[in-house]
Amino acid sequence: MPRLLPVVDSISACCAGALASPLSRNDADELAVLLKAVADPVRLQLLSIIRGAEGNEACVCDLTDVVALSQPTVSHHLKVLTDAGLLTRERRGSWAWFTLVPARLADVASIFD
Amino acid sequence: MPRLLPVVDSISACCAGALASPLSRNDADELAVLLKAVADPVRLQLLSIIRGAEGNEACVCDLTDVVALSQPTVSHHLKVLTDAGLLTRERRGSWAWFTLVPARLADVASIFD
DNA sequence: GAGTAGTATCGACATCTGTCAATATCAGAG
DNA sequence: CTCTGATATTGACAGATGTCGATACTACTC
Repeated sequence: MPRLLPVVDSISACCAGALASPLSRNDADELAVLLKAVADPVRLQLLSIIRGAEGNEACVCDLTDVVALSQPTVSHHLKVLTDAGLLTRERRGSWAWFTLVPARLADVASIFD
Repeated sequence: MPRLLPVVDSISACCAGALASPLSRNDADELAVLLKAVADPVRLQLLSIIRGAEGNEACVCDLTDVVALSQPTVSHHLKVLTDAGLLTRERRGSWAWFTLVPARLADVASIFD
């Protein structure tokens, strides 16, 4: 089976001043994917917690308690944020640590500048 | 029946640097309402079109054609954006004109700064 | 007044989304 | 290898959301 090439930066052909000129439906769809990732109260809480933590990182075990939701639900939200490029995931022993990607957060802000 | 007082600015006890410290669920809910308003491809298109138009305003009749959706659907999206404070509505004769509220758009960006 | 054009609301429907319990996967300890 | 704790995935379900057709409302014209 062929390996897939890394396409990490394909996420970011976007964002800055996106609203300055009329958007095509396709471009709007892409932007909406990123915005939907942050347009959820639980995910906003998770982002704010991670941002306020040491090294902009936190593990699932800490997060579950704070938002008072089941572990699978928290895991789901973290996956959405990671898929959107807002977090990166790293395993350290049994724990999964999630780190903020500040540049990606800045991408969101730049849409509306 | 008593008149209601204008409460236009009650919308904006929010936003700037909201993610800097851990959000309560209530605060996160409020932010999510605003973000959900912009996290839709059609509404992003509408915002971009209005922003690119003369005087930051457009009427429904113009918008319906561009996004290729039914008039009730466009009207619905405009209502969502207006309820979120991103647009203001004004009737001129039979037409309804919607004007961008740049400060409210800046509010969205400021969440992620 | 009646007619007409633009817009808003309503009701219905299919799809998407957040949530959980159950289960599977992963990694370290013994 | 087995056990145990942490995380991810699956399946199911209720509620939210986007869309449309039908209809109601609004304002101008005649």
